[in-house]
Amino acid sequence: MIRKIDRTERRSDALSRERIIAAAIEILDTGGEGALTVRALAAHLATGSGAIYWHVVDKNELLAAAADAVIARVMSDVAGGAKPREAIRAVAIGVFDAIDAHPWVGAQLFREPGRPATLDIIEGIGRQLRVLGVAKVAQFDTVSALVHYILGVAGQNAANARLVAPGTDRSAFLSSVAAQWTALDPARYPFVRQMASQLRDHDDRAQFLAGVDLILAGIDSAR
Amino acid sequence: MIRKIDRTERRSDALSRERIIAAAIEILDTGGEGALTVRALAAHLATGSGAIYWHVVDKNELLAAAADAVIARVMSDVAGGAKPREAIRAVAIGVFDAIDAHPWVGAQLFREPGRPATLDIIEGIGRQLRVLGVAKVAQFDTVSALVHYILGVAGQNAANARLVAPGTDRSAFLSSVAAQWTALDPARYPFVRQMASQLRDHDDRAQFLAGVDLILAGIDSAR
DNA sequence: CAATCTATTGGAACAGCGTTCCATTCATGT
DNA sequence: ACATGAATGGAACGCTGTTCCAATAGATTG
Repeated sequence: MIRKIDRTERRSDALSRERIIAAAIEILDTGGEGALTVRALAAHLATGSGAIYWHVVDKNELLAAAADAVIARVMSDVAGGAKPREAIRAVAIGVFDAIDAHPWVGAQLFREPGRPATLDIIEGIGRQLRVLGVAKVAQFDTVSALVHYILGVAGQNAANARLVAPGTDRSAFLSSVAAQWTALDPARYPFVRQMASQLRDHDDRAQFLAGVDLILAGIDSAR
Repeated sequence: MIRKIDRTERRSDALSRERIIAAAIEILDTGGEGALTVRALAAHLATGSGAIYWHVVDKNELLAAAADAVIARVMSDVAGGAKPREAIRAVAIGVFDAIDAHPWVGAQLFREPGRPATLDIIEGIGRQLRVLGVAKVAQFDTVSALVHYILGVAGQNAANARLVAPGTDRSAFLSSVAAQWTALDPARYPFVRQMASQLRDHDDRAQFLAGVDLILAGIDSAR
């Protein structure tokens, strides 16, 4: 807690929690979740594992801190004072885009609820619900629905990102999934098969927003 | 593919993919996700790891198959021909309860999209949307919203289940989380702090259904 | 300036994991 | 009775997160 207060730093290349988190984010972004090992991190920082563990308690904590950092940046970016509906859409899209850019954040948000990242999202959306005039008794259920939806898409997107072979492009991937869907048993999966054609050229981001709008419409109709 | 066709089984205690999956489910239910190791599984089945890998390609595949088995049972249970709204609620609640009983399924559903388990859920809900009269162009977005919401709650519930120390009961856990929320900075988290009191004695299942109803209301208003 | 002392470092060592390998066993078809 | 190939079980491999600890660096003290 009182570390480093009024003390000139020891050397310019000194380790610090911040530098470690930044390095972790870089590795995660470059190589995905699997690439973040303590050894890789140590090599990246030109140090040993013991030095890292002096600044960071756990690999879990490190991942959580990295995700918190990414989400905190997003939430401060969208803080502007737009109309409540637009503000909610902005928060949602901000989280969506952040996870699109850093799929590991999606998996992490999921694994550890109740952390700053999740709280920031709840807060950002909840405030707007008050402005929107959602009844007090309904606010908790409503924010819960929106946040769970956002996190659901987040996690699923992250999982998909993990599935796509690094080389292949998006439309090739979608086509192959659509082909699989089409090959399903027509008796058992009539609906899924019918969706296959729409899957091929749908836009994840637009579909995500359509879901947000659907929930917002539900909120309106309940008022 | 043609294994074991018209062949008497070799011995009564023979291994099989099915027995391995059943044992895995038992271990997962008893000890949680962390308890399923290949060694533990081998010990449970009184065999070696090599024998297991003869029947199962991967630990991932094993987990996926276990989750598929649990979800398939749920989906066949709720297959009944109720009215579409009720059928959708039944599917949702079925998945919710299954994940409440087997938290590891929640995590797994999440990690590997496009597997039978997820397809079953999409199919089960999608069919009802057609019956409900959702416009063809909107069906994909709508089923996506519902499924992502369900999976979002699923994953989050699973994560929470992992957080609750095995001994503690639910209300004690909720109280402690509520206390943490109350202790947050009032300037930064006014909304979250206000939710704390509702958190303490809310019902996850009811809240989940409220979310489903919110989305259903959104669907209605768009028709 | 020399001595001391503590915060920090880097790498060796440990236990446990998923997976592979392979000599051995078993039930069958000839 | 023999040969064959499916099935077994356990040793071994490479990797992981984490702990431990002797060595160091830089501020503080005498």
